[in-house]
Parts: sequence; C-alpha cells; structure tokens
Amino acid sequence: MNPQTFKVACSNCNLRELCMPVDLSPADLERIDTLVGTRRKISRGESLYHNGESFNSLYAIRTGFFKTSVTLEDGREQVTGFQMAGEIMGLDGIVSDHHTCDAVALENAEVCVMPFEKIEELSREVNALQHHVHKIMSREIVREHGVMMMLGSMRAEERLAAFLLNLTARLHARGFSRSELVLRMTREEIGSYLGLKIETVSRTFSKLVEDGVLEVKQKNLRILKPETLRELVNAPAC
Amino acid sequence: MNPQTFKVACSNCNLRELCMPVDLSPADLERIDTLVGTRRKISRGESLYHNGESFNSLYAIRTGFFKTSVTLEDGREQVTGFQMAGEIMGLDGIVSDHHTCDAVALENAEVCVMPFEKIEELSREVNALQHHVHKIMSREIVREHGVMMMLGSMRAEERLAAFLLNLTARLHARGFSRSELVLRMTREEIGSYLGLKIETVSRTFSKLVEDGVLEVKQKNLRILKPETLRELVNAPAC
DNA sequence: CGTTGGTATTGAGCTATGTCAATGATTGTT
DNA sequence: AACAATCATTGACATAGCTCAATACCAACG
Repeated sequence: MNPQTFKVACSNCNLRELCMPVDLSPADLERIDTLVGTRRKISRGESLYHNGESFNSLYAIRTGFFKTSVTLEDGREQVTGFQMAGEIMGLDGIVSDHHTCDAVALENAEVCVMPFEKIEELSREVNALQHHVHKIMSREIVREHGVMMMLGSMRAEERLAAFLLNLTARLHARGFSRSELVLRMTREEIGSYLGLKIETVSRTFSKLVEDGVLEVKQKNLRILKPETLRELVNAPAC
Repeated sequence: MNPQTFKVACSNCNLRELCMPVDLSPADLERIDTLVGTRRKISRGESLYHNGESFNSLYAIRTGFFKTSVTLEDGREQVTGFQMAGEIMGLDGIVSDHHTCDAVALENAEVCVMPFEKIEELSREVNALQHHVHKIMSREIVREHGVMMMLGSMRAEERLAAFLLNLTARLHARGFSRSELVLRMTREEIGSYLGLKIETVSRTFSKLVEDGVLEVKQKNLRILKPETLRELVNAPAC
C-alpha cells in the first residue's frame, strides 16, 4: 500500500465517523474507500461550485470552512449555511442536475470528491450507506427548519445566540473548546445568514459583551455565560 | 383484481407523475405498487404526525392540503411549508427516527402511507426509485433555500408576492387556474410562514388590492397583474 | 334569526432594526 | 514603515413592521 492510497482511504480517515456510517463490516469499509475518487484543494475565497454549474459529486469537507449562499437576480445574497470538517456539501444539485447555490471556502480547505453516481451505485449494495445518505439529507432539511425558525420568529439577540450555540456545539463535536472559538466568516456573512444588517450584528455583539455574556476580540470569541445564550433562544427576552 | 386493490395502486393513480418516477418498466411499476401499504384520511384540523412521534413512513398527499410547522419551547410556531396533492411529507423524521415537526391538515385530506423501510428496500432494486427519492429530498432542500431567501432578504410585499407566485405555480401544475385561487390557510398561518404578523399580511394584501394587482375576497384571490408580482420578487421596490 | 367564536381589517402609536456617515482596527503589500 | 483595502464599531436618525385596540365579517349552531 503506497502512501497515496493510504492517504485517500476513508477507512483511515480520522473524520470517518463524521461523514460515513459507523458499524461497517471490513468488506463494506473497503468498498466505501472507492467512493472518494479524488481530493480537491480550495483556497480561501475560491468556490467549490457555483450556482448553475452541472452537478456531479457530493463533497465531504476534510479541512477548512465554507459558506453556501443563494443570490437573487438583483444581487441580494442570502447565506444558507456554514459548513465545517466532516460535513457534506452539494445536496442542492441532485434535484436538477445543476447546483443551485454557491459554495465558497472561508479558509483554505480540502474536500473529498464523491461522484454521486458512485454513491448511488454503492448504496444499492451497502444498506448502511444508503440509510446514511438519507439521514444526511434529512438532517439538512431539519437544520433548515431551524434556520427558518430563527429568521421567521426570533429577534436579533436570539438569532445571534442560536447561531453561536450551534457553532460551538459543532466545534465541540470536533474536539474544540465549547467556550472559545474563532469566527471564520465576516460580520456581514453572519448578518446575511441571520437576516440582519452588519451594523445590527455588531451592535448585538457589543450588547452581549456589555452584559458579560461574551468576550469579543475581532474574530475571537469567548463565551462567558453559555446559560444566558441558552435562555435567549428558548424564552423570549423580557 | 378487486376494486380495493385497484384503488390503492400507484399504477392507476392520476397523481403518479407527481409523486413517483416516470419511465418505469411495467415490471418496476408493479413493484412500486407495493410501496403504499395503506391510505389514511385526515380531517381538517387534525394532524398527520407530531413533533416527537416515532418515524415510520413517508406520506404522499392524495387529496387535501397541509401545513408543517416547528415550535419553540416558549410556544412560538414557525410554519415551514404548505403541501398539496402529489407532494411528499415526513422527510424530517429520517435523521433521528422521530418526527421533528408537526403536519396538520388544513382541509380534509387523504394520504398514501409508504413505510420507509419498504422504500429503502425497493430503491435498492429499482434505480429510478432510488434516484427519485434523492431528488425529492434535494428538492425540499432547495425549496427551503428559497424560504430562507424570503425570510432573510425580502420585504413584506416581496415575500407575499413570492408566496403567491409559488402557490399559483404549484396549483397550475395540478390543472388549476394560474390567476384564481382559494387560500386554504389563515392570514396568521401565512404570516408565520412569511415571518410577518397577521396585521402586516392583511395590510400588504390591502395594498396589493389598492394597486390593482389582486382582488381579495376573504380566502378567494384573483391575480390581476401577475407581472407586477414577478417584478416584486426580482427587483427591489422603489 | 340571533348569538357566539374564530378570522380579518384598519387605525394610531411604538420600537427593533435599517440607513447613512464617520471613525477605527487589522491585514496584506510594496 | 507606510499604504491601501477590507472589515468592524458607533452614533444619529429614519422607517418597516409590530403592538394594541376597535370594528367588521363570516360560518356554525342552537
């Protein structure tokens, strides 16, 4: 086994449990290894795919951080999500064989390219993979329900609290601190995601700092009172 | 073939092209017929499933009209969508084996119950079904991107315009008029979906009536200037 | 036919968030 | 080190949409 083969094998990937089903037999695991045809590096600011491009593959993030967004004809951009290591991108392209959003790297990144035909082929044979694909898509649907709730029914402070709790939970699942984090996106991108203007995002950060809930130094955040954030998303403010 | 068997067969269903793949061989079509175990009637106001209930099946709407919604601990409800004949519900339940939203009938309805295990089993064998399931889930993801765009980046009038155009397009695909429709949901439900209060929905309707874009008589709508609605969703208002 | 309860409309005033503008901080470049 | 370019913060003011309240409408039911 040469180093190259070694490197691209899911079976040896430390992120496997994040993007692949667990409890695979050694035989199935070996088959899963054939899913990832190639790896692709994306530098900060570059895009993995664009709205309108033809769809061929799903992508599993190995390293780095992405945003996805949709754009209106008049140029208004709506960030639809932020993705980190172990998460799957490209699901939007399946329905029409073309991508319907943009995926842009917010820091230098590397993704595993998984041709969708191969995924479908293999998931006919490996039941666990089939169910895993269904779960990933369902998870994305449920995640978006949460975003709709945020955008439709929460006030600015609640949205930001929900956003921070979600980010830290996902980072924590990847071994990072629950209380300290570095934002990879700009205030404007946060605002777009949360349906707020950049000034409102900035002011809301400032308010949480005043209240002793956060420490903010540029993109570095420290969460001092996570329970206050949790109260904010559950109960309406007084 | 007795009448009962006849009745529940997808192969004889006039909605087949809406909820099932096209271009099936007669043999595959016959297998697809086994997907729908039972039918279920839901009266207006009752729910097909609730948040927290265990997930077993997807549902294809035969007749009637539904809303789906998620609810915050403090009681705030966010309508996540409105579903009509031929559309599939229940995808939210796959990821956790439990439903994560409520599905309520807005008029008396009937659904085809499709056990998910059976769907997975059959889609391992019928490639067209497999891809169809993937497309349905991807379509839902893309639809939600559109809702996020509405909620995050559009003004009240634009949201209502986008909502009406979407509804009429889907109704038109089912053989209804492009210009006349009956709203099955209340103003409050529209407001929840659009992230607006009921008064704002009402006022926005009134404004569109003043401008000669719509005729509104309770739940009966007539669209007089569809092009104005289209302009509203594409270009920002002046 | 009148009553009741849910639903919708409209007005008046309020407020959370947006807009505009000035300033400051940070990063990368020559 | 100086510069430009991007990004973030803060203040002053404007406004879209919210809140509260009154009224109207409609369907169901006795």
